[in-house]
Amino acid sequence: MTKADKQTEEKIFDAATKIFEEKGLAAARMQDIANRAKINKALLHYYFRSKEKLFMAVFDKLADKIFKKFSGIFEEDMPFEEKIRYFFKEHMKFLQKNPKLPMFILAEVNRNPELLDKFLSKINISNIKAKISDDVSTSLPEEAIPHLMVSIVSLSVFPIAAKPILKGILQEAGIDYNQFIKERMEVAPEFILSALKQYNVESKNRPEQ
Amino acid sequence: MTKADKQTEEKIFDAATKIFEEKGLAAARMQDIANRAKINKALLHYYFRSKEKLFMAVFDKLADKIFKKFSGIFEEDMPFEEKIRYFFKEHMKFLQKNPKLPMFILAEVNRNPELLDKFLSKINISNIKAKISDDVSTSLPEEAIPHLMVSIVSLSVFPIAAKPILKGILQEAGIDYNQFIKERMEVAPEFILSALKQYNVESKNRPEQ
DNA sequence: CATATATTTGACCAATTGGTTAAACTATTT
DNA sequence: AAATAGTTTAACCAATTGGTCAAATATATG
Repeated sequence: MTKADKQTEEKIFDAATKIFEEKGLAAARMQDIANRAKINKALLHYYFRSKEKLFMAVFDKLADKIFKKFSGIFEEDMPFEEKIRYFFKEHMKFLQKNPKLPMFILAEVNRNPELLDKFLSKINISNIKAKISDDVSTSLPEEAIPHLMVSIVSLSVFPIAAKPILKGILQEAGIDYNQFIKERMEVAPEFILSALKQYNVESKNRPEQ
Repeated sequence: MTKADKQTEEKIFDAATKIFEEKGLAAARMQDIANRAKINKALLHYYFRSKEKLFMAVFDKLADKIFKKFSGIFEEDMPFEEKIRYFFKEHMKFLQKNPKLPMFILAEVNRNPELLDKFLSKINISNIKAKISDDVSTSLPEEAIPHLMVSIVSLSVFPIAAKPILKGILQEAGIDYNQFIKERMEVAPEFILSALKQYNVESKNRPEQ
């Protein structure tokens, strides 16, 4: 593997990433990828034997990317409230830089169940759950934790995944999408924390529940 | 247009809906649709001249369907808290019956910006916003309403749109997806209401904000 | 019943698409 | 500098796919 080799492989991989993210596996054209990488189509098959192999390489890398960022944040050593705020800030900043990423993963997994296994093998949910569990065990019952986690992910991922639609709707209301997302990085964690605080208050008022 | 005609057109339309929802425009095959409808492929083109026309007809109907259900709920005449609970129950019950619907709309709009206009023309956001505004204007500042709306949609739509992934993750934790969603119909609205109540408490303590 | 009209089909076509191959070119090794 | 191995290309191929067409069949109409 020479220097030129690495460059070419990277050029191809980057081009493939862009095209696959944009169009998805089925609509992506090998020729388009070749054009974007400014190389011959046959060279694609020289480096990555088939469209599927190339796609798998891209999917693998992107799945890794999104999850590394995602889980890493919860590893941080800070108080829970701060962690929630930090998570939304970091995670959404990351997603804003890679706005096509969530939809790509969701759509492709939706259409090809085999990818699910590949994706799940990368993530270690119980680890994250344990981390959160430690943080909130005094204030939240064990069964509520998965719901909290899903709420956190929903509130952070959905507004990015649905970007085109949301952007269109906000436009009609005279609101700038990017500004809205920026606000969201602050609003969403406060929303979560408010809900949890309320839960605390209620459970303290009615400890028998 | 005879009786047989209607039946055939419907058969084709239903088959197309299933295939498009499952695979998306690019991966859907006219032959598969014909097979599913148990008719000849040429007959597809007799009723719907091209793949794109057929797709547009399906997309149109589905976009209509999801939005009719969505907005209709907020028209109901009941107190705000009840409305939120009613919304999650009805909307998520509907989505559970049509689990592929959200991803279909999101993915296709994502890939073809032209569809956005078609979709937006169907919805009347300001109408819904006005309804919510009436309900919460005393307790929530105007600027917070779009965020509340996005939170509501995120919490209800995302867990359905991400069904395959979420199902896989829950499975690893020994939780049944359908049971989880059922819980979510109750948990999510309480989550929202708790967050809002907290907001009220805070704004009453600090009315100068 | 015969004619016109609408529906359905099998056979076919042109274009697209993923993939191959052999030859040309470049860099490395001896 | 000759041989070897790695890289890139143009030309080509087979399969798939959306779409067409003329003939056949069913249905309605006079």
